[in-house]
Amino acid sequence: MSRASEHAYAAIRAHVLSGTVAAGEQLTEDQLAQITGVSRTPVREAVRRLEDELLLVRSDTKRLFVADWSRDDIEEMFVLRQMLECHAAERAAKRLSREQIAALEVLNRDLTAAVEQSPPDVARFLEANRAFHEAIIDAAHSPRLGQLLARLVEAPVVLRTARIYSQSDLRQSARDHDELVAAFAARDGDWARAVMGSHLRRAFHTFARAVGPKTDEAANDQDSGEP
Amino acid sequence: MSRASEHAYAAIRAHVLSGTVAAGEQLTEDQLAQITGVSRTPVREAVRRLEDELLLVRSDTKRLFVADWSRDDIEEMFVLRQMLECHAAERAAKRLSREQIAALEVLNRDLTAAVEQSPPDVARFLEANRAFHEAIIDAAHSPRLGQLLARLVEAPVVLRTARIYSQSDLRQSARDHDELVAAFAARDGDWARAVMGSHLRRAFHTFARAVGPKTDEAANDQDSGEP
DNA sequence: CGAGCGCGATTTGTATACAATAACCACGCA
DNA sequence: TGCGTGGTTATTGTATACAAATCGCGCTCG
Repeated sequence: MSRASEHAYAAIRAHVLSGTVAAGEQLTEDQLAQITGVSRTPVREAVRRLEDELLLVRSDTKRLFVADWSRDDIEEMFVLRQMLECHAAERAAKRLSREQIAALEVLNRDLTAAVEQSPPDVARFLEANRAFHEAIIDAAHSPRLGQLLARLVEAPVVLRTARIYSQSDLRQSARDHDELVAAFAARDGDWARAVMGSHLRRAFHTFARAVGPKTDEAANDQDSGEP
Repeated sequence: MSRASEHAYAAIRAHVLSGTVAAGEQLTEDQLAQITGVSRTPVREAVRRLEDELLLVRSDTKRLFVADWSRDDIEEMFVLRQMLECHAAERAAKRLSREQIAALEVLNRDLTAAVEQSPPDVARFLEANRAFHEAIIDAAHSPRLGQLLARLVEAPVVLRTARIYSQSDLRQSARDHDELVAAFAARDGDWARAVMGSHLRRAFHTFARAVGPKTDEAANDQDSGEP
């Protein structure tokens, strides 16, 4: 994507994730154009992408709002991500070269180092974690799978990127990654799939804990405002 | 989507699917604007959607081409679709109301009637088939799942919508749907998943047969033109 | 003869003006 | 008071002009 458009995308995304606008709040293209310093044309392109990633949503009359993720939304997202990423892990187990497996080890050493600092360096953890998962998805060698996962993975990492993680959460993640590397080294697709499954399901519960208790209600209407 | 934009989307899609432009051929936004009778702005929006659906692709330098689906692309797509749609069938089995199950029966009666004509009415079959699968996905009640599947399902149905199907293929599809309805009526998610799995895997082979033999080669470069 | 280079033509990207549509508010009427 | 209804403002959608990037081709120079 091109300069202005890409910039608008990053800026709007950062703006939304910074939390300076509340979930459910309306945004206008003009506003975003001013914030990003480009015209509405590239803003509209950026907004389309962010809609795709479900960070923004439109009302039935095309007005734009910051998306409001319920616990059920997050669970749904993690279920899909688990399904797809387990598949990716299984394929990756058959396809990763020795060099790629070594590279995963290096990535996870960095991740572990970030975790064992005190206090843990969460930003560095997140970046290493992202790179680790991305490497596996790339190795699965299924471009459409990668494309589908891109939408799912990006969204929630985002969701208030901060004090969700306890150090024990982070340590468990690092251990999961170690076990994944072991499964890859053994070329055991079933093992890799199983580890990835528990890894992501635990991640879901970490998020769910942060976002609040189970709702059992749908109640995720963005549009109708009646109480 | 808005009037011009929606029209451009439909027109470009039809244009590509009609086969009047060859796979791999370049398109320009101006061309498409002329064809569709709207300006480049809505054309660009439509093109974005079609890129998303993988009907169009961009070279590394942003030039636009008609996508060229290899057999491996089709297989990848069906594998993903199977994974997601089996999940949808399993969820649907737990959620479909008696009325919705009855509606599926009606849809499949229409599909069967289309199949049993001579010659079979393929267009009517395709439409009933689409509606049947869509109803299941809706009943799964997972909006993101629906969104992901939309991209996967649309693309290949498209791919030269015609003389791929023998009457026996069509009849088997109708029988699969009947069995799905039975699984739903029994509220048996495992059964539904299994039937959906074989249904889609068979569909893949029908497509694969039409598009040619297994390649074992990657060779799906859109950009580099050296022979 | 071939590899790099420059320049006109083509194509995509961005800004801006204007058109269409939807929300808002105030007013009048039952 | 409650509810339509008209006009006014805010917001999104489209067209168009222009800017930036890219391509293709012929040319020069080694």
